[in-house]
Amino acid sequence: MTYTDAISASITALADPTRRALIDRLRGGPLPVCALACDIGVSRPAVSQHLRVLSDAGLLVVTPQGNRRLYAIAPDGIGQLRLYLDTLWDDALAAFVAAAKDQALIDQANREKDRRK
Amino acid sequence: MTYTDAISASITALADPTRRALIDRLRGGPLPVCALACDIGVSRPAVSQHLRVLSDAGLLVVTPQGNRRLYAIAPDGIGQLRLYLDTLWDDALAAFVAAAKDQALIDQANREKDRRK
DNA sequence: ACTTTGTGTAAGCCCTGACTTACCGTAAGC
DNA sequence: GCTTACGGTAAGTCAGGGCTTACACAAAGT
Repeated sequence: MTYTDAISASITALADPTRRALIDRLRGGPLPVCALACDIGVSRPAVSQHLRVLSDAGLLVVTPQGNRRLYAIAPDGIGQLRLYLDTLWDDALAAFVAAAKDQALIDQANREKDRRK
Repeated sequence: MTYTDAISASITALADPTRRALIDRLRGGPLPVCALACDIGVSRPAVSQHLRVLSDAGLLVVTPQGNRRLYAIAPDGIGQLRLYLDTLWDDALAAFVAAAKDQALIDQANREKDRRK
């Protein structure tokens, strides 16, 4: 999976409100499927499918423990998304100050034009 | 719009690949709609709709300039998303080290049990 | 004033995906 | 060994949303 694909999968996975609810529920630490299904208001198979999507996106890690499977947030997956947003933030800020500078030049040119009238 | 709603709208807006392509196209600076529609492989109305979604999510700002409308990335919107991911990252890391510590305790208990055998 | 250019809106189609029920496999407890 | 808890898979339904065509509106140019 390329970097772009990973970002795409991560954002798509987090776009669903039910999946975000699952992630939020896992902030405290690893949990089995049934605990998640009880808290969230959807059926257990639906939770399984969402966990599958989140795992495939690299946002969760699963550790089988006897009969159950503990799901936990994967810091690496979140880290990749953070990196993407950081570069986006940097570019946006740079473009913003550049646009402000351009606007300042235009304003100055307009003022000089007015003066010559 | 509450904080949670804002995050939800931002992530949902970024989840669509076409909208991410638009955002990436705007990294260099503000652009009018037609320039974006030419680069991206969809019709101009589709671009308008996507820009609407991105603007509503607070990820873009639009400045009318004569006949055209210049769209630019809103650093504030990206910043809010960054903040959300930062707290998620912190929680995930804390839960990770806590789980590692728990596992270490379990391992130690098992070793002592084996020794007593 | 009329045309041209740039852009948003409306209506409709169609496909993706989220959810449910039903079913199957596997590990633990008696 | 059988039952019970836990969890993944399959098939089917249905709503949401992305795209297109057609239309409407505003600003600029001639």
